[in-house]
Amino acid sequence: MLDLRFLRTHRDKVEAGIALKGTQVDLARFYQIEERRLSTLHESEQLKARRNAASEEIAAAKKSGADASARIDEMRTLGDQVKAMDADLRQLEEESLELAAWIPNLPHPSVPPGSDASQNQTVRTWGEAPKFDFAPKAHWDLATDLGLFAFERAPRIAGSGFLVFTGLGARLERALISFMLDFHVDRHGYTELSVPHVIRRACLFGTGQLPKLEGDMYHIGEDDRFLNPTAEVPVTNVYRDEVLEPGTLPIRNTAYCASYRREAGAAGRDTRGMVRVHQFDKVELVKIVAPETSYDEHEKLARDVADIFEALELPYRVLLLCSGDMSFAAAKCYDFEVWAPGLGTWLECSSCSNFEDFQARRMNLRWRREAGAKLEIPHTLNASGVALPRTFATLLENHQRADGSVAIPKALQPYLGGMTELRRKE
RNA sequence: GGAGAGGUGUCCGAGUGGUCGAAGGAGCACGAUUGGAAAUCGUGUAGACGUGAAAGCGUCUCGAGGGUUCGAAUCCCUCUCUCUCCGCCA
Repeated sequence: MLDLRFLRTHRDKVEAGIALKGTQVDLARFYQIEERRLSTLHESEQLKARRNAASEEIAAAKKSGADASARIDEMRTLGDQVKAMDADLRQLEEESLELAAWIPNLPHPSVPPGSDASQNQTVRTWGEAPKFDFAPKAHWDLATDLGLFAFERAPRIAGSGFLVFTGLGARLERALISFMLDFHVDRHGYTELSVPHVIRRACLFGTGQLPKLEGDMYHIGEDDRFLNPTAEVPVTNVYRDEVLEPGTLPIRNTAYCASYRREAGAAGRDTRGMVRVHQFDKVELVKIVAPETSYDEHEKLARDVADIFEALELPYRVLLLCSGDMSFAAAKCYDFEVWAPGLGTWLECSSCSNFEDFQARRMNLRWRREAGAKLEIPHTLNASGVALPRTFATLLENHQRADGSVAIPKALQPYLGGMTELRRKE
């Protein structure tokens, strides 16, 4: 959420930013409601000021035994007026907030304008696409040959779009999670958290998934909770409604968490393999930082993500998303795409965003810079560090060999008991 | 699922209708004291919104929302969250 006062006083900036993001928002109505809300607020406050003054007089009169009944009668009608006015005011406030909740974060000046993915900028590439003297296989064929999955059995449990890992496949998944967590904790200085997968509505509003993405999430109707759509939600919201004490920033947290997505409307797209699934593992990175440092921290965050791909020897490119391709809450975002030689395409394996104070304001997270200082709103950032199934897939596809075996990158070997390759057991 | 107890400021904690935005304490800041520190003493220390160049002024806020009342942290209703005990269960 943007600051209401900012919205009112910088209408031109807001309109320009929303246009850049390509979001449809009824701004005219918002401004109209705000105007009415403020004038009603003024009137109501004036009436209340009168009431408060009279109440004091009445209290004083009663104390000294004087008769205050005339004054009380007068206040009775004024009280009714106040009540009516406040009812109007509540309605206006509700409508104003409802509209404001749909106003997206505005793009940072360094973000290239654009309407869709075709206008994203490649800022950097790392590694070389491997050259094979054979036709590289897609990960689903490799996985099937190596016995890493039971593709055909998974739907029995949860329907299509879910994965069952088997044997070494399950172990590789676990190894990747441990490897990434250790890497971020030991080498990047993050603190590991383990968080709930079931999320309250307020938290999803806090990080900006609600109200927009309600239909994309699994909803537990009985309790009005949602299955975690991305670990960014629980890991960021652990601090909601808090005032962070001086000296606590920057906060850098990491967590493993499964992510659940209905991906409504996506049925039929990328149905093979593990590129698009309803449940996937992810290691998440979240930072909460002082506002003036957030763009430096954003670059460092991107570096932390890159280190994972490099350790796994996966060729990747970094995209600076254009204004129209960013999520609702983001002010600036890098996507990391890894080359998948079997599929012959790039796969998005991480997204690295700076939300500035947009999420923090929504979740009522504040910070005191130093003792006695005014409260400020810190900035929040997050990145996947990284998403597993696609990384798993590109790992297989990049490190495959002619005989169908897959080399395990050195960094991962300790997590697989020293194993250097995946090979089908005879 | 059943029964009960609670949600007050950065934190702890008092407060059952009228100068209560809220006692007291902790913490923190500043000052005194000290060679320096600890201890001690003194002073100060909420947030949101509105208005204003600013000082200030106004309104609101004691989990949330309604109600009663001239007036609610205090009374009533609903919701929500936390805790304890019992039941069930990994």
